[in-house]
Amino acid sequence: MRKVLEKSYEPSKVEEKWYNYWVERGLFSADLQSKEKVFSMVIPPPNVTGSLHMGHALNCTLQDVIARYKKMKGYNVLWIPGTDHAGIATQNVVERELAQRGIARQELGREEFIKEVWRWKENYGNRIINQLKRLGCSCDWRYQRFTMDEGFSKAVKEVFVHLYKEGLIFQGDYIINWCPRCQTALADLEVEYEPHKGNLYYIRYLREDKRGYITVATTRPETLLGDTAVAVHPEDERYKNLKGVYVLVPILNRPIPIIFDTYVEREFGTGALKVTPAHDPNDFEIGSRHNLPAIKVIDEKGEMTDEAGPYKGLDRFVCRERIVDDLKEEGLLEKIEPLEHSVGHCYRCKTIVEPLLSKQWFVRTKPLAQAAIAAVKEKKTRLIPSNWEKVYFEWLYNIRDWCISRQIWWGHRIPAWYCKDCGNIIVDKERPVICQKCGGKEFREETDVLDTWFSSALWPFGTLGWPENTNELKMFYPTSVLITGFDILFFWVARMMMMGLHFMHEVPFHDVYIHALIRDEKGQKMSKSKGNVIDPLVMTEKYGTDALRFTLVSLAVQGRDIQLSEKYIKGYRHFVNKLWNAARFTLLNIENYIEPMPERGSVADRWIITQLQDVIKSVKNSLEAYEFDKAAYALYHFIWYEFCDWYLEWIKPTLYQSRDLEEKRITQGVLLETLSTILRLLHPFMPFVTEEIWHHLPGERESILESSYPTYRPELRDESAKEEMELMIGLVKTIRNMRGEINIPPSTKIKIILSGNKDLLDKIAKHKAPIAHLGVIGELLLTPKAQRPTYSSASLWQDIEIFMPLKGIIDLEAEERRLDKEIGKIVKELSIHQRKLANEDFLSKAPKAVVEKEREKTKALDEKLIRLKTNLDKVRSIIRTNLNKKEID
RNA sequence: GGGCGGAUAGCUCAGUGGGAGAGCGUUGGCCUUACAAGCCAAAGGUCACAGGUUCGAGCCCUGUUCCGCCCA
Repeated sequence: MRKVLEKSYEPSKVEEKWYNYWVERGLFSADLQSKEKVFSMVIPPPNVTGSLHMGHALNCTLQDVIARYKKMKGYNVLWIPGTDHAGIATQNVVERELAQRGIARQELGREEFIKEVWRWKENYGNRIINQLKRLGCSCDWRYQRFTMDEGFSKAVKEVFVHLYKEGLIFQGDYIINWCPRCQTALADLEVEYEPHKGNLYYIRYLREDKRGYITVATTRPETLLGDTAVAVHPEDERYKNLKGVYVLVPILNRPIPIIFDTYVEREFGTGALKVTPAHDPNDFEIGSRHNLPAIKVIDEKGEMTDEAGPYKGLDRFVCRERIVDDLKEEGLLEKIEPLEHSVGHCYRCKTIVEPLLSKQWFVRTKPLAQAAIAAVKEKKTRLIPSNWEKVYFEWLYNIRDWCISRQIWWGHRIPAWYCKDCGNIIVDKERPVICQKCGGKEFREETDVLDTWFSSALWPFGTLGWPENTNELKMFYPTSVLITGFDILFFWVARMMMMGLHFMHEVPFHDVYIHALIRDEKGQKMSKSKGNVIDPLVMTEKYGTDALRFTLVSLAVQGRDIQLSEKYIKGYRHFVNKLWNAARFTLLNIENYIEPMPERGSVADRWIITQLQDVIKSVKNSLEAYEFDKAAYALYHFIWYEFCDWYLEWIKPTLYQSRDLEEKRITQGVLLETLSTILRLLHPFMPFVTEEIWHHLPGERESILESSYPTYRPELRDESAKEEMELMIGLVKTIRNMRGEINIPPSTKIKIILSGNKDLLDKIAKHKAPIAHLGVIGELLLTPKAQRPTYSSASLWQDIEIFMPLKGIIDLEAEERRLDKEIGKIVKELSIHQRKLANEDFLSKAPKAVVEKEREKTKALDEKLIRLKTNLDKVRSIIRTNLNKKEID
């Protein structure tokens, strides 16, 4: 005898057990020998410093849903997990830790520091991986990778050298974004622009020929020290006569030319722009067009250089104040206007970035981008939802060279060496032996490391063993789908496309499903500083992993951000418990395994099997379109409202009272089959509770993950059973509604007389027991022609009149109000339809079927109205009679 | 400045031209032998605004307002 389930489900008791069970049985393992269809996926590697937040939880839940679904569908699934070394972030974390011990990174030196980082990684780097396990992720842990592991380093070197030899990587002096705090260059993407309340300073530049001045407007007066021109628009009438004129840089009195360039916006400020090629990307462009020198006045620490003359050594913002004071003194400051403008900040530490001229390594992205665009245009990769394609194209069309060198220690060191004798640069996987140019034998290794995203861009093939031509690569590349958030569409997805296409000559993934970001219930981003973070692990402990997962999936609507609140998770815990109890009920009513024979089942049996087919189909369609929310909703609705509320209640009389053992047995079989199918359908969404229940079902059971996902079987549908059941449900609802409206407590058994259409009454007769059970009816009479009992409530359903005799307890005035209300509703509805039918244009132009439908509707409503009015009249006359009696009394 | 998305019940959201929906919340009634983490019933909406197309618009078109995001 099996053990009866506890009254409620307790996730904490079983989750760990089942996770270990899956791992031990190797259920997450891909099979290199398998001949089955292949499904592969790489996890967007979380930062090794990270801990699981709701974004990860959503992302990984969606992946796990798909992975488990595909496994159950029989695919050979490989889901590769791993972490990202997160250069700047990790370096910051370890530096902070060292600082607590009073050690600066510089004191340790590069090699020792890197050893420290590795130690840190060994100790804490698996935290997020373990948290993914708590979520139930079915990753193949044998393939777990790290973007700094040996294989990856090899891949990174290979790619770098290859691209360099192709001329797609180069070193050059360009203006880049510099973070003075992190002490490194940043890619354009790593700069966040935020509105900043600053000033627009109007500064006079005196003409060298002493014939007046020109006023320029700037938000950064300190950069004037590095000005090498003043630019005006060539068609600007105000400045047409300034050709060949020189002006003097204020304070330094260095002469600079006035130049003409269409970049200048005539409407902004005075229409005259100071040009500082070394400290502004646009000025840099202008400078190269006009062959202007670039004078660097701010250094890597954010302090003024020798070129800044009297301001040398000052912090850039202190210098700004000093210059403004000095300009005032010299009478060169015309005015100051407040101006809100956007200012770039380091995305890691929020320090204001300094654009500056610097020697860095770049990837020439234009040629790579073309292939990435074409692949999506040709639908070799689909972005879902497809509106992201436009964003993707837009970015790739306007892509700029990617600055990939970083002046930090933690990361892939750029494989380049400089000959100490002639300065020749040698890019190679290994340290060179001899300089090809001068024969020199001593080399200085490049100290810069690569942008972390450079290695992440190789993730889909690097994880599969590239550059070796591994079996994994042959079998699993291109991957089937990438599931990720839109925030890293450019950082990561576009770059993986470029690298994948270039090195594998094939797209890295067929589908990219882009999901929303999670916000709090007020629509704000979750952040520790705001204190509005909902910790997925806390939720898991409180409500169970399945409840959290189902919540996230249910909210994962395409194209909209997710507003999460703890109350939703709580709500879905109720759903988990509902399922648990449905299983409990089933097991209480079944002794052992029964072969399902749905075709021999009752109307209700065939109905639930029909509905089940529809759910199977709808879940399949939704999942294959990545409409996770729709799949979850279909399951929720079916389980709660159809299976629990109607089917389980409907069959209770059969299970409890039926003397027909065969009938009972068939129903038990359908019940068990339906539950078992539900569990399998739900497993990808709620892996733990489904596995737990699965093992309580009668019969020998392996893991539910080893069972097959239910498939749609149209031959099991029974349309007539569906129609009949829907009719019966409608009848029960009408009766319940009558009870409710006149406040009859659920415990009071009532008498119901049904009168009217013979065929319909015959059908109803078959369902007397369940109808009586669900309507709490003590006596159910079916008769073609019944008289309305005087003290009764009456209603109409289809063409059946429902009488509810209530001698003594009926409140006639309540009944009058009820009828009045219902009539009101019908009158209102009727008028809408009548108006349509009165419209000749509608009759002539609308499709026939629509017009016919309107006619039928109107007719039915009209009849119902007459019957209800008759009933109301009767009630009123009784009330009047009673009143008269009272008056007589 | 350019682009994208959104505005539908108290909240969160479905709804691709023909009867305004769901979940949660609210209200009322129930401890009915699976489940009070439950059951039954009810109330609640000028579909942001203004035009247009159409026999018919939440849905299509134009404009406006507000909100969010991305890029510059």
